[in-house]
Amino acid sequence: MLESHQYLRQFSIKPSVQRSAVMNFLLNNRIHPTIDEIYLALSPSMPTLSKTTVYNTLDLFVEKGAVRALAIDERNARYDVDISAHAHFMCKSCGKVHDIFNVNPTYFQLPQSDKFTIDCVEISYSGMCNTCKGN
Amino acid sequence: MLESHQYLRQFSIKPSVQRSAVMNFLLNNRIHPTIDEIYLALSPSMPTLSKTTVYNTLDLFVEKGAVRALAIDERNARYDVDISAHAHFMCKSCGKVHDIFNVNPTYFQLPQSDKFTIDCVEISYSGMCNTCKGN
DNA sequence: TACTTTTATTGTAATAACTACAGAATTGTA
DNA sequence: TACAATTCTGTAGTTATTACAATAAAAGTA
Repeated sequence: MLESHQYLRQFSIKPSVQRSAVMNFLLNNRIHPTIDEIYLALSPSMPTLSKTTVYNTLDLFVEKGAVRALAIDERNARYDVDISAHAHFMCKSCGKVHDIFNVNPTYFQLPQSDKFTIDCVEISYSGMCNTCKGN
Repeated sequence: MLESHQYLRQFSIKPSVQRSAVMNFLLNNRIHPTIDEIYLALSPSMPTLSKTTVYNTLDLFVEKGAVRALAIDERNARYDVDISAHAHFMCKSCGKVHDIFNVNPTYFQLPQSDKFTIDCVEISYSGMCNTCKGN
């Protein structure tokens, strides 16, 4: 828990019990969880936790740059505490999202444009994972 | 309208009045529209059109490979009739989605993996458009 | 410490995108 | 024409997300 406190402070986020718990979960569960998954995971040990707080907290984390919101899953937002340049893969069958690290780093360079100010890239792959394919 | 008939047949989609109207709209309005935008655009000239039909039609188009569903917009699904390899940009302020064609084609190559069967890429950029920036 | 101000959390109620499904309409075929 | 298959429609859910007011906690000040 102390770790997450310090981590939050690095991004100028005032650590509260709830924020630390959420950050701690993100740091120790690199599964690109949804709001619901975070809430369901923390709820047993924090019975008073509100789902609205989880929403607020993740919005704050994203705003402060501590966490990335992923658009790969059309159903619901997913959050990644790893803000380094890497891609993601989502299995169209089970919906799980995995990191893809063996992507050329140049792919994450932002293209030049005279119409837009581009400040963000997201590279998303999809298909089937071996578990769902049955081998 | 005849154009969209033939276009649909290329993807083995039986053309109906509704399907042709939707495809015609997509072919002539390259704005990556949402379901709602498509429905609102066609509704005046097709008063009996149901939004459910628009949902069903787009699902079918995607399934048959005639159209790509974009995940770039977390709020709602957007559809692109241009299935060639290209990226997208979404303005975080106005939410409009634009094509980005000057991206190295090699970026769209699918990475190898022994854990997943990858068959799809999506490269999404975001930031601010000049209109929203005020120049 | 006591009191005030600010900030964070909670819970409820509303919104909006999407899905399920059954009945109506249309199309295809004999 | 008669029947079967497909497509379309409308309603009634479900689910993710947001808005917002009330409560609680924390921080600031005397």
